[in-house]
Amino acid sequence: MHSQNLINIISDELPNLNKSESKVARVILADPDSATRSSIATLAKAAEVSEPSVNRFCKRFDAAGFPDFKLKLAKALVSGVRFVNRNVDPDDEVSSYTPKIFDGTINNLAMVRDKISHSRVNQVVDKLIQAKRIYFFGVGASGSVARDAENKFFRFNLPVSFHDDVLMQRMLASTGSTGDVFFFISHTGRTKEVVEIAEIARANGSTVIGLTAPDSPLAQVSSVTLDVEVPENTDEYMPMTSRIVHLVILDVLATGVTLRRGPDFLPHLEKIKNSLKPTRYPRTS
Amino acid sequence: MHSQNLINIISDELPNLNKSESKVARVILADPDSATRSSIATLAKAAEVSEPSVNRFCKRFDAAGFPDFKLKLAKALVSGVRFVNRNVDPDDEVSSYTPKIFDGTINNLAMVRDKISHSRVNQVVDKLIQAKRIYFFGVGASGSVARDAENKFFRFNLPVSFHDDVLMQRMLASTGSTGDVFFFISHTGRTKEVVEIAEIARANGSTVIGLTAPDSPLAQVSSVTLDVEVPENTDEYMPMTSRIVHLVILDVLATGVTLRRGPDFLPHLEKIKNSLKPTRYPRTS
DNA sequence: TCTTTAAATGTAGTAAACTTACGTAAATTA
DNA sequence: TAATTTACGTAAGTTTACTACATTTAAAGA
Repeated sequence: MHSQNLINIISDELPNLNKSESKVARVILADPDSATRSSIATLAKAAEVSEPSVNRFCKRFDAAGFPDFKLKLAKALVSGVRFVNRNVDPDDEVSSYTPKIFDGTINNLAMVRDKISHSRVNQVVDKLIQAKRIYFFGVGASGSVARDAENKFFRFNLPVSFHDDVLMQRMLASTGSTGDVFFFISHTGRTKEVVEIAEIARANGSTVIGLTAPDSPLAQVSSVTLDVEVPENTDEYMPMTSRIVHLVILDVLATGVTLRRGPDFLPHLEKIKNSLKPTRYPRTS
Repeated sequence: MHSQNLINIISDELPNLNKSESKVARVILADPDSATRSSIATLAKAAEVSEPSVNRFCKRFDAAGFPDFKLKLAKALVSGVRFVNRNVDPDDEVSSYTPKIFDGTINNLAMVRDKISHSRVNQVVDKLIQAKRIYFFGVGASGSVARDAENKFFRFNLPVSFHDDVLMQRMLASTGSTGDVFFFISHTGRTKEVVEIAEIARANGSTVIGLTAPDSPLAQVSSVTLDVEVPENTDEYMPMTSRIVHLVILDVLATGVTLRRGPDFLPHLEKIKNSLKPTRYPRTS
């Protein structure tokens, strides 16, 4: 609701508008696309009002002026076409469901990109840099994310490991201490076993980081939470995309750590990269 | 390709532009969002060119003029991508590198979405449905992708497994036969070990599917290839995004399989989903 | 290398578009 | 009905964008 489409906002406000304002509204709603292409004079004439009335109308809807309003209107028009929760239908062809799934993922990434707390990211980077040891924990689908995280973070010359076995996780959490970072990845943040393990880690003075849903039980026991609010899976056919968002956030964190390490660290990364060369067929082109 | 983003079009055209035109392009690409809010004079000054140069630039990209161009740019921005090819700088703040990494990923996804061959996707779905057994193979970062794939595909009541150990992979490939599907995931498609294993699998009559770079050695030995052309990692700080593209393609394939199975299959998926309920804290809100 | 021609870019002027200030009309309240 | 507020339009001022033309720069030919 919070990021309602401008067109909807206008039609919702229609009854609260003045006589001339509602004239303008009706003309715009009748053909919003052409409104984005017309000048204030054209629109004023079409609505049979004066130009300043159109201007006032725009300002009423939080635009700096007419051009700014047109911009916002244009944006509102696209968001409906591509990109908004287009569900997969049971009788979709490959050519229909393929872009839908890509767009769904892209959509979620864009949402999180705009919402993620930069200060939290910074806090987590701090914790990771100072960590004596880092454990990435996840079960089920999040296990793969944890594994990927290990693969990224071992490059930093830190003792890192990942675990998808809850018993291992429990044992490690209970032997952890101050300076250890336990990084929990969980879509729902409600898996009892995982929350318990996080509590154990926390009780032992370790730092607990939660990459999970806001306000979830896991988020509550974490020292720092990175909130990922991904819409519920309304559609049976639409895949879960939180894993992918999690991966990208881990990319962000890894980048943060690299940058903090400074340029002196780059040769080390280069060395790791080059170590793989002999395992590959060289490029011909 | 069908609905290429204006921002991508501009960055693609960059090498073909005149001196002053490319100045304009660079300023716009550096911060397209602010470009939509500036006047032609502001932009001209920022790019250190004259106003008509900006105007000519707009017309080159099929806009009626500057305002029309801004409109189109604004529309392009809604579809997610803000920063194209903007590398992470060593002195970037969290607030700079975070959106850059997200946008880099989004951009790659959008590219593959427009390029991926639907007929190939269909072919692969065919193979997966007919498979007697499916093996997902990957090493390193692709191992996590393979693990994730297993987690998705076991739901289809098929014998599925993933392996990130090359010796296991080699043994399994050599014991495979017609009807078995070996699904290889590889960013470069040039890892010798992996290519060899694919050759072994192929020699035994198994179906080999390659989710990898086009024209790579792995692609050449595969029965069907799903091409993922992700730009080279030019920047030390920019993370590798092919993994994520691979994951989304696997989502697409899983969706394809689900749809082929038809609506009778949904209760089975529902059952798996519900089986996790008792492991979770219920939602209060 | 110099000249000629074409292309690229900038200057200045003009028309259009947008905004602001102010005044009048309509509506509301006392 | 008068006073006061709100709604709306007129007109002037300001910004913005475009066009025609001049100048520079690059390319081609002699």
